[in-house]
Amino acid sequence: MPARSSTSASATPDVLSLRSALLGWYAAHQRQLPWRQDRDPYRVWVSEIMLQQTRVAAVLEHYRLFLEAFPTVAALAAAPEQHVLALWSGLGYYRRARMLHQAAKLVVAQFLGRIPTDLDSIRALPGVGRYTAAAIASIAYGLRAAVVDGNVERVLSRLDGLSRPDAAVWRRAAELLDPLHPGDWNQAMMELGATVCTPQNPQCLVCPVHGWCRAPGAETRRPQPARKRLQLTCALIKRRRGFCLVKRPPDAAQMPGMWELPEVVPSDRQTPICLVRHSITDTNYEVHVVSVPIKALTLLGPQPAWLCFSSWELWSLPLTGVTRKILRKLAIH
DNA sequence: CATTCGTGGCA
DNA sequence: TTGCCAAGAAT
Repeated sequence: MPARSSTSASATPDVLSLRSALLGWYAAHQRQLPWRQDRDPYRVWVSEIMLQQTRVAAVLEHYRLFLEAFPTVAALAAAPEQHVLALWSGLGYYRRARMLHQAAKLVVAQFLGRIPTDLDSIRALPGVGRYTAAAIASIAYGLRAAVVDGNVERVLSRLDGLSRPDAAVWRRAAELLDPLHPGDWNQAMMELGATVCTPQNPQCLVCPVHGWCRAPGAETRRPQPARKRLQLTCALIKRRRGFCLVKRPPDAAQMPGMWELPEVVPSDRQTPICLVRHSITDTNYEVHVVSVPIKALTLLGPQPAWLCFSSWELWSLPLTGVTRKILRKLAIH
């Protein structure tokens, strides 16, 4: 991939050399990631949805299994939602999976299974906002749309030595965008933010654009919401047919339709099995897992019908993250 | 426009 | 152990 930058008339020599420096660095140092194998719009799309607020390391395995199960838009559109959620299990932000599924059905129905090629139509897909639309358009189709994510915002604020309102950040990103390599430029900006221009301990000594930077390594901390702390007790109920799980109600605020261990009222008659710490958005949970004699079972609150699954069946369900963590810890496979 | 939605890894 | 996040979008 050439590290040339554009000779667009409006760009100053300074911007041209900045582009060249960053693109050259990206060509040499980019991570080899599965969604960079090609520019298949579907693969790019899935990766961008999975990467929303989620680290690369957490995405890799889910991405592999997801594309194995749903290699095309049509395959995804044809799948039952529970199957889609099962493959998303553990990634978090499950609404992303539902919207991706919904969007896939829409693409099949309205666009003959082809992901639209113009920015506005991409942006109109469920789950695709301003960032994701620009990412897909530039990476898959080479359209001149700049992205602004957390990385880009931090890189730009250090580069220019000032923080701007949102609208101005998008304008600045568009100004710097390399018109000849928009996809590589966008990914280079994000890659720099993710690996060099990090929030803490930025590696300014190896930064390819250090010479253009007004405020190298400037602090960019954001205020953090206070975490609540909650204890609860879940029951592992073993029966001949397997283990009992409950399905979260379809209208639940969090993780509707996903399966988990039933919550029970703590009591002395329960045998403690393990303790798991888990955080969900603004709450830190301490989950006590107990074994309960079936006769002494008292579920907490109105629990919908529960079902039993064999240990191998469990893992094809859309389990919540904490449930996966518990079952893994108890070596139930 | 402020809130809400998950999770795991690492300093 | 605890706190700090990470390639945002929808409402």
